[in-house]
Amino acid sequence: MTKLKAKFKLWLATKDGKGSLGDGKWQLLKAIEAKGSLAAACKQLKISYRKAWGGLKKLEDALKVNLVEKHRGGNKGGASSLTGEGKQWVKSYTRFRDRIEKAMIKAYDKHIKKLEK
Amino acid sequence: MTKLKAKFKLWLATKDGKGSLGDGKWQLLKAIEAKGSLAAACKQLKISYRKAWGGLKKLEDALKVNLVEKHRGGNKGGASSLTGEGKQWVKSYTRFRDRIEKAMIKAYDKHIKKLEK
DNA sequence: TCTCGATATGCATCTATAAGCATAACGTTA
DNA sequence: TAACGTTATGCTTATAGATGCATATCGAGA
Repeated sequence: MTKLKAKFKLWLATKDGKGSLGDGKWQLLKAIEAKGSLAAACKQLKISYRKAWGGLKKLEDALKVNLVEKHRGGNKGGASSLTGEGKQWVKSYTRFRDRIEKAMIKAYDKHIKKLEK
Repeated sequence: MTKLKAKFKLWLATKDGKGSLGDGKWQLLKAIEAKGSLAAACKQLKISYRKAWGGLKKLEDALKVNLVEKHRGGNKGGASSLTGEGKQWVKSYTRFRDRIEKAMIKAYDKHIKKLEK
């Protein structure tokens, strides 16, 4: 019986500390892609629109990259979708994260498992 | 010029969520070993004694492991040192963490570096 | 041109965590 | 046996980040 579980948080931060891309925004970007709207993405992820919008803006400002194309107005009120760059970042971050998760599981088995009683 | 830096947080959590060993307590344990006292370790790490003591207690209770041998009284007021188990955990966690840090750097170079402009 | 729902943004409040304060208990040594 | 510095622990305060609220802006379609 294992008593412990290895956990991790991972993120990419700009050197000036003004923006970051971690699991939260990664999930957010994926949800925007799936739902076609920031508001719907927030509802799905159960995070506040306020926070999501603010974090996204900080990230794009700091990175000087357009990840999300946002439109307001229209009969549906507006819409959002990922830019080409946004999709590329999601793809790369996914692979990046996956690698590390796998490494963690392996390292856990190798170094920690034996300490559990 | 690289604009981003990959960062991570890593910890081992008991399944009931009642205790955890992460970089903070890892540093703390190492500092206790070096200094021979919890109070001195806290001063070195610039964290409050209150927090360190509480966290350590939670961890030991949850893990049901004695990591630190604590003595009070004596002309020097008291002292703390790592138990054999404590030293073993520090050693293993060091290796565990190191592995993941290396994996992260590698994964970063492979998947993220190219996205920086 | 009116409506509707999403984007956009400031501000006030809640909340979890850490820091800080106060104080007791302890035991070796001078 | 008195003193000192450390461990031990409750309680209050500070701080950061998230949440929630209010409100403005926008533009395609009815």
